[in-house]
Amino acid sequence: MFRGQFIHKISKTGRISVPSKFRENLKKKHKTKNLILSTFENSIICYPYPEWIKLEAKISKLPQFKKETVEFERYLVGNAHECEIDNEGRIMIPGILRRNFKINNNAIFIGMLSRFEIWSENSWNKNLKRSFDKFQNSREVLDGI
Amino acid sequence: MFRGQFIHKISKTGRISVPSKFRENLKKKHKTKNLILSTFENSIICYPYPEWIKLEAKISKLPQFKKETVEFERYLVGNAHECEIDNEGRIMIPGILRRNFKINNNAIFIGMLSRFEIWSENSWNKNLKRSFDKFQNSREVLDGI
DNA sequence: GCGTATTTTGTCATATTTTGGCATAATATA
DNA sequence: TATATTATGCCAAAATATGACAAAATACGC
Repeated sequence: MFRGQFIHKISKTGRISVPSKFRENLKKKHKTKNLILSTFENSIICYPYPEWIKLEAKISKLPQFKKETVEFERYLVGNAHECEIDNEGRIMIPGILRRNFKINNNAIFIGMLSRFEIWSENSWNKNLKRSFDKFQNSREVLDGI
Repeated sequence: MFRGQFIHKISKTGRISVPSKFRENLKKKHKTKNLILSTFENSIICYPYPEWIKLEAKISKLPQFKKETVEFERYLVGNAHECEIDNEGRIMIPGILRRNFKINNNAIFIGMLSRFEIWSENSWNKNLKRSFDKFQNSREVLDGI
């Protein structure tokens, strides 16, 4: 499972090292070095390649011409980029994603169990303030489950 | 059960020894040397690994793209770090948590039955004042017990 | 109290992870 | 085709984490 938060530096050429804990999970659990990066809310969402394939299978079963489905596909699938982890444990985030999310210097990795997200430091901090309180409240949900 | 309050020193490299009473409970009751540290209000919350896994199992059944689920995962899982107790009885608190909670020198361990918390000395002292009053009000909740 | 056992803390060496730099390769652009 | 841009491979420095050992502090039994 992907968990935790890591802050890493991105190089001028757009490379960034994937947290070693995440790499370990990719290797052990998903047996892959490949990721699919796409866009989700204000962050780059990263799926282990095999998980992505499963997701695609699910999506393709959705009603093909329904408005919501089409938009969802356009958004998630239309922005998907495959990338491989190199020998130093890094990936290269495609320029277009870097520009869209204004990731220049520091990036925040957020573990989300089956997948993880990459945020620019800026928007993470903004997001944090807005949602932290909300979260603290919604945490009572935990008692229910 | 985790009970009581302990104050321990944190090393320059971020290691701190888990109170031996807590270690004993982890061993006897939970049969584990592993903890998950996450965030809760102004403190680091520590779950025995097996307990955390139960929680995760529940979370991962929730719908993946639903707003509440995502936010929930982002904060609870996104702050969760696994760590193992070493031969000296210490854990290493990841830098990012240390920074977020400004834990530099002394840390306070607070037993909370099924889990425990780690506070920076500073925020513990601040919290203490506030929470005493609150407790006086909230104690009615306990009437049911 | 004193001596012993346990727990906590400090230190150092080693290993791993992350970052930076540079040269070359591939791709796009004019 | 030439040139600029972007991507990749490789090496090494810097930062961080881990393991092992021992000193200091604390708790415990007598």
